[in-house]
Amino acid sequence: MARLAPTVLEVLMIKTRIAPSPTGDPHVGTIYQALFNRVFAHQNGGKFILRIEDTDRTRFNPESQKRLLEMLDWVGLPADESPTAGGPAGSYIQTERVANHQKYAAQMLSNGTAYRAFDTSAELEERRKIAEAAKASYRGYDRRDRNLTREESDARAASGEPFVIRIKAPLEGEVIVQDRLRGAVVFKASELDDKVLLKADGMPTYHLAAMSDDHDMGVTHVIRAEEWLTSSPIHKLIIEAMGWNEPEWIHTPLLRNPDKSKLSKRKSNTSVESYKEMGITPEALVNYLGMMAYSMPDGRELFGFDDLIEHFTWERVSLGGPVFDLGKLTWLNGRYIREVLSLDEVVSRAKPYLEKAGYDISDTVKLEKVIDALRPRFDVFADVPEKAAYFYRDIVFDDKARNKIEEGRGHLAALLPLLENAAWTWGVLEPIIKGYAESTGAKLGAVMQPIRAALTGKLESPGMGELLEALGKELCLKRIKSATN
RNA sequence: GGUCCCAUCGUCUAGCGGUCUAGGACGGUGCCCUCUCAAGGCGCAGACACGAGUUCAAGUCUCGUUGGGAUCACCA
Repeated sequence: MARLAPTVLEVLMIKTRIAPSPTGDPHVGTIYQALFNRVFAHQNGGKFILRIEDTDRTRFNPESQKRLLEMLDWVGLPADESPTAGGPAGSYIQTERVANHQKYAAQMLSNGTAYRAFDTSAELEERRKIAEAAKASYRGYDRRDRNLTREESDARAASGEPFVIRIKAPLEGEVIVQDRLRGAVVFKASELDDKVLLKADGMPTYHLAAMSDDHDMGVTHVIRAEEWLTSSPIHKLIIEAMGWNEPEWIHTPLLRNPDKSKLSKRKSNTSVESYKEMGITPEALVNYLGMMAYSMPDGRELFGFDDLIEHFTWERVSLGGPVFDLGKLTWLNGRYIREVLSLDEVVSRAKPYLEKAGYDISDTVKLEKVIDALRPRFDVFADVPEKAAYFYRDIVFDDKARNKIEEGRGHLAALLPLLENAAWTWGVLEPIIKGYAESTGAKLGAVMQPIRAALTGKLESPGMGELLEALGKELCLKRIKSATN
């Protein structure tokens, strides 16, 4: 286990952390927090650490940690210290630190800032219900064991009676938490209750575990979601009870569902993996998250982690909880595809989706032409196979295309011999097609659209030049010919 | 319900007392470009929640109201 007292250097060094619990699918909210924490630590020459909070054994999911770490790597926000990266602060898995938590709980017990409570969960549940039935708002634990004598408490514990350890929160006065974003947040002591620090199974609760681990690991700035704000006074009390240095508190606004409630799996897509699967690029995801509650000083919307390192300040964080809008994320992703990523990058990121669809993309020259033609026409990579279908699969004609071929069959038949001897570049094909239209007095569209329909089975596609060249002479002639029958 | 947080277009936001008849972006809508569809360009519609103060002057400061959110577990 790590030394308990941080060195001078560590105290001076800014350390931030995220402390996710490995319970389910990697959540965008975790990535959002990682972004704040990593940006702030790194722009100050500090460290960003990740600690797995797995003290809830009932919800523990063994795959979860690995997947979370993978997603942080994927978005380019890996922790400097973590279970896999290691680091000087001891284990980065909370359950491996319970000896410390228990030791601290014992210290609080002996210095009088905590006490044993022998109520069972069932008893507490019942009292809670009674309070609700009486229409009295539940005021938290009734503190009935707070004044047990030391002797009685020790005796009952020694006799094997199960107990939890609770903090002795002050009965009067107030606890003031200085939040970097909101200033002084005042909590009346009378509103606080004696939260459990150590559960009956010997495991710490979040309150104790997070605060003591933060202390032991030298965390200087607790940057976490706003949902923690109301429990921050308890955290401050724990820190005071142990005589530790108080970190700076920064409670960031919560990502929201469209109905403004806290972003949830039920109402929104919170799975980072699913965004990856649908073909959102990690750069766009980070960029999008970066514009949630934050804006660049010059108003630009396209920016990355390095830009944040350069410009991020808490002063520019707005406090209203931003609604996570898939539409805007998708649009932003589209901008990365057509403005930020090189064609090579777009091609290589599109490949897996095409392969998965079973397309033969061994012709890399063709692939590049296809992707280039499609580039302004898709926002997420998962859409590529469908958009590229007629380049790699037999045509599926829709009704409108069928009709258009019917209308233009004469043109197609007349054009075919002109095309058969042509060199297959738009430079030579364009004059042929346009010349044909001109000489017959046909509107260009009346000629083009039947060709398009014959080539793609649709009435919408990339430009004729891109289409002809990407498809290649052989395929084009074959399709036009078959359309004339 | 108690406590705490928050409050500019539907959404993301700019705005840190006068430059705001409130700017940008997504989405919507119209036009242009054009072989279609996109992309792109140019327009349009669309917001300071309300009420008191403070001030010569308030979207910007204060208070209240209203509204939204979070939290009240031996979960994190």
